[in-house]
Amino acid sequence: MIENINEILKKNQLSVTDSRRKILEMFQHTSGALAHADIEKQSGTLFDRVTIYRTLQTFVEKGIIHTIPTIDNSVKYALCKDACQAGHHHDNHVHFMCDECGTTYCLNNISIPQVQLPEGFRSTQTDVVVSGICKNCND
Amino acid sequence: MIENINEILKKNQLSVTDSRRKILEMFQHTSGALAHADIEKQSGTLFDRVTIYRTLQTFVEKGIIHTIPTIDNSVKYALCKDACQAGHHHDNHVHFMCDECGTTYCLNNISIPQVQLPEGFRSTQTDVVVSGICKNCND
DNA sequence: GTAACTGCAAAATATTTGCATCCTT
DNA sequence: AAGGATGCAAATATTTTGCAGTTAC
Repeated sequence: MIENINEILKKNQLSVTDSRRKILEMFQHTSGALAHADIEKQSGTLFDRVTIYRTLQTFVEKGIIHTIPTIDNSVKYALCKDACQAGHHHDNHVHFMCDECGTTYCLNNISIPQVQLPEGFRSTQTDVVVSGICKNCND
Repeated sequence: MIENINEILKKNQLSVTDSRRKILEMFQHTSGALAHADIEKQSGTLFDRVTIYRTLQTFVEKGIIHTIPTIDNSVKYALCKDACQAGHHHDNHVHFMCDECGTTYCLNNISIPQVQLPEGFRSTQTDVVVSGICKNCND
């Protein structure tokens, strides 16, 4: 797993630093999405709040993670699939937000349905955000 | 139109004030969505920034407007359809954000496609956010 | 050694809260 | 008249920027 992380960073021409490794690790160890606050909480005083902002921004630019549209307009990030590239995301999967526990899931196996747009509109990306009760909270 | 606005406010047990009328009017006069900043810009110094925050919050609580999930996680609001009620939105329409001009459209006539969720997940709301080039910018 | 990255301080923005005053009903 | 709404000031929260010191390569 550690090799994997170094690989990802190198592949994107990023130098391997503690904060980047640690943050990337967090994303790999969660099934869902992370907010800035989640990362800050998990990392304690390990690194600066500003470093988190900059790291997340860098990861988004490189196409390592992507932001998730949320109903409450909180800012959340999740790992991109391999197909993603800098500035050109293909994260065509459904996002699910649990109303109960707040966890955000990336449902990678569910394909985005095709939407018929009106005359004159051209689509480059479609995001689907489903809210409800997740598997864990449903039991 | 003015009667209509008063009606909407009264129907929701809100007293009719200048700021509420004006802000509601703005929503009726736009085809898309408005951000706090848009409203502030349009209204000039007519009323306080705080009043805009509170008015938007009130409208959301009453189900007059709803927030729109956006990819850039900016906070935008749009009018709810009549079917919406306080705390229980049925704004099941597609939102379209133009990458070029930034305008957000509510495509009311396009129905939300059904999404097949994994075992154990229960959905209460589905939001679809399409990005691309809008009719205006496409010409 | 050099370019890139980080931490700290501080600025800029965005949002929330308290309270006195004003307006709607 | 009474309750709710607004404006102002200020507290909080969030995000960005500049710069000097540090680290990866």
